[in-house]
Amino acid sequence: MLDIRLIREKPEFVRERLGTRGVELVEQVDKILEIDSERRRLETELQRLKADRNKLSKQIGMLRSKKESSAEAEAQVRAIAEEIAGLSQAVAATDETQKNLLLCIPNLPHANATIGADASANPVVRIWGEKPTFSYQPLDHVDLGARLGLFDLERAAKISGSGFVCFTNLGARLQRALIQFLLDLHTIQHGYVEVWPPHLVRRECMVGTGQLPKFEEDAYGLEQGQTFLIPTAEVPLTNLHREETLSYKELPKYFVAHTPCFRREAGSAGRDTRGIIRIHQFDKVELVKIATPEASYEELEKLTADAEKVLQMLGLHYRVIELCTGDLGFSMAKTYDLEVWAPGQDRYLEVSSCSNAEDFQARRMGLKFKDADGKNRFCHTLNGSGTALARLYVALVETYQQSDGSVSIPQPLRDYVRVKEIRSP
RNA sequence: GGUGAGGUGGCUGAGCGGUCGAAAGCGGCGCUUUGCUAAAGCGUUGUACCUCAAAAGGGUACCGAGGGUUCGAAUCCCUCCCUCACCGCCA
Repeated sequence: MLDIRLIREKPEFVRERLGTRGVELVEQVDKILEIDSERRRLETELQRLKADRNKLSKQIGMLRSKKESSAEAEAQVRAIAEEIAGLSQAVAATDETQKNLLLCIPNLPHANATIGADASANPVVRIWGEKPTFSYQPLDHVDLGARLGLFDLERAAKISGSGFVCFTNLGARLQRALIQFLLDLHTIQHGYVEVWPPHLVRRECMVGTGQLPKFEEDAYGLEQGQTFLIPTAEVPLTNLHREETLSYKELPKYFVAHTPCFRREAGSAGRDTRGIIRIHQFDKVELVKIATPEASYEELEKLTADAEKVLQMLGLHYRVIELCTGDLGFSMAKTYDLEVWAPGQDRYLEVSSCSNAEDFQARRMGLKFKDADGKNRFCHTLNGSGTALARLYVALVETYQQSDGSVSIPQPLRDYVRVKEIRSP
């Protein structure tokens, strides 16, 4: 959520920044400003009436204690009370309207973000490693998985519908090994605190991180839309300290969690239908940081490096791209995507998105900290996948396939998988 | 799911429907005293919002949340949420 005072005081700046995401947002600013001044006008009037009422009520108390008549004052207050009732409704309604509008306005892109309309304008920041070469046509993970019995898409579809996967045998163990490897890396080497959060969260949490109210059709909701299956561990982790005021001394906080992620993929029907690249339930190891505004961009670089370390250790070729203003997620001011090379797909797959939301999420969830001067300020929140499992899985088996149809296991995973390679049974 | 108890400021903990944003204690901050530490004394100490060009000042709201009764609610009534205890059920 943007600071209404910023919009009020620097509307031109806000229009300009929002405009880099898309022009249709600019008019939202005018709408907000209009409602804001109306809201304040009504609120001031309401408060004046309440002050009168409070004054008179006190007088009544004093008159009564002196056993004098208070009938006249009581009649006055009764009249004021009616006005108050009417005005309060108007104030509440205007307030609600303003809040809903504000909740649907995306974050301002960072000042030096690359300006562009869509993903085609995203600059490549760096490239690590090289595309592996094969003396034969590399298979994709679906064929490899079928040969090696790693997962069963048909039966997953039978029990849950299309867009689900059922890992089996060593395929399931490989998934478990990856999770273990990732959690160990981020806790032991990178200093994140391991968390195993609930996978069902209240509506407020989804509003807090920005999935709601605007993107409800993407989420799986339960209990009359009051609780939701998490689309990412970013939601429970970032909301851990919602409505709290932390001390600057305890920042930054680092959290890592492995959870399943549930997504309807409402807007992506028909895309990436083959295999496990886009499925309704996938596992992910997520990194979340709560930081001071002063440190957040440095923390973003470190967080991105922590995620990259995964791909480096597994020896997977990848590139880092920066999202341009038109491609930036709703809540984010700056984002780096990590894209890993998948030889069987002959393309890069997004396995991590590392972002700084600045105070956008913190303002929505009331997450503050007391700074060294004792002032309360909003924290900055960051998150990044470290990494998504299903696509990492795809890149891994496609990269490490061998000419005989087996898949070798890279060194860092061997202690977890307990085999050097996976052969057909 | 049932029964009972309870949710008050940073913490502990009072609070007959009227001057209660809330006693008292602890903690925090400041000053004084003091050779240092300690102790004591005095003062101060919540958040959000509105108003004001700004500061000062003024105002509104907040005692788990939301409604209601009343001229007036921390205090009375209703609903919900959460915590604790016990019972039932259960992996």
